[in-house]
Amino acid sequence: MARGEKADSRRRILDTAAELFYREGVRGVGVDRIAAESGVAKMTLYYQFRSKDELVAAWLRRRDEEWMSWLESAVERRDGSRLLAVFDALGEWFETPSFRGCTFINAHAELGSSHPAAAEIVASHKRSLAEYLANLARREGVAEPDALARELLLLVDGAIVTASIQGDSRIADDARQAAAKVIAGYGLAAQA
Amino acid sequence: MARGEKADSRRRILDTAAELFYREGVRGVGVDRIAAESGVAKMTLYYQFRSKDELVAAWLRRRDEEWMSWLESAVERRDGSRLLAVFDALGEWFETPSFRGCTFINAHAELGSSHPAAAEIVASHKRSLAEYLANLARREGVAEPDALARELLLLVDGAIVTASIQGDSRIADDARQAAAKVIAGYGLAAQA
DNA sequence: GTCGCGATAGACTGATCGGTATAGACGGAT
DNA sequence: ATCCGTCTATACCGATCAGTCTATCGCGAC
Repeated sequence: MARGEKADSRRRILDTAAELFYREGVRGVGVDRIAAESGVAKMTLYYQFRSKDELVAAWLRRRDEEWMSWLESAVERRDGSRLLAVFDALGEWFETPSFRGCTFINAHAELGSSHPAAAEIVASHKRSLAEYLANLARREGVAEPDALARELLLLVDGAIVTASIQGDSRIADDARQAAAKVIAGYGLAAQA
Repeated sequence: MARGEKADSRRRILDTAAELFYREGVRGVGVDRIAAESGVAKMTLYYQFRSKDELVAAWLRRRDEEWMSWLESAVERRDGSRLLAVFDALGEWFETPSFRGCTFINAHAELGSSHPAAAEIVASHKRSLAEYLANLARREGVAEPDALARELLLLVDGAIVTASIQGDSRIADDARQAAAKVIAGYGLAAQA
């Protein structure tokens, strides 16, 4: 490994942890297993991360960036109302075979206050999402973008949770229709 | 213990398990601790329940009945739109100090498919809630009660999750306002 | 009075948990 | 040539996990 080079093992550990934590929960996956499935010695994991908690935090931070980027590009890729496009993007996501809900909602549900750093990353992620929705609303000329964003966030999170529990990706359509009515209530005609 | 009498220890175990599972997660609480904090011998727990999984299922089943009854009575207690009263009830719940989100969403997030019986109870609970909302909508003369109920369910679950993550009970007001717009979109003027 | 049911205490299993200790191997930079 | 950062293997730690076993006790029903 060259001097200034970032360790490849760190990325591999994070990749493995991301998949396992998402699929089976943080407490459902031990560090031994993450190391083994990463093809890495356990000591390497503890060389790259001080503790399992720190690995969890690093995983959530990376997932935040990754998911927000995915949403932004999925929305920009579409025509019509950007706000409604959010729900079309969700619908695609829900159809992914590995879909198992929102990483952050799930982590918060599982860990609660037992992992304060994780709780803060989760809250920060949801603030980012609300801010993103508010920016979309501003772009569409809504008078109260923050209020609309808060209400749409409820539909987004509700849809993710419900799609995961019911295993039905059509929930995204319900959310989209509800969103259209909420947007209309803010004086903006839905244009798609 | 009289012959036909239900065991009191069973209830105490369920009470303790309910509090600990909700507060710290299913995998965050061991059976030894549940037995100890119930003031019951570990063997008594395994006399009353075949396994931890069965205890988890019994807890979720009881919580389903308990929570639905709470919601129904909290809604009936209010004036004005019953559908909007749901969100007032949620707002009260969110202010409870021990509030930590929805038992069922949390259990599903933590356990996923590793506990199929739990997953079914969770899905069934959400179906009951949707059905209850549909009945309220029918009572208020909405033309498409099931569609409205599905959309309101997204707001309910979104509000619960968001209130838990942000630790802000005012989320219930946002959900209530969004609900009013969704209801209005179904041709019913909000009357409270 | 005795039978059976609910419950008791406490020791025990094998597995897994997060995390540590030790000591060495490899390769690039100086 | 040597040093350092990365990574390796392996063994180990005490704690906790879910679950089992044994042996006994209190008490109400009959």
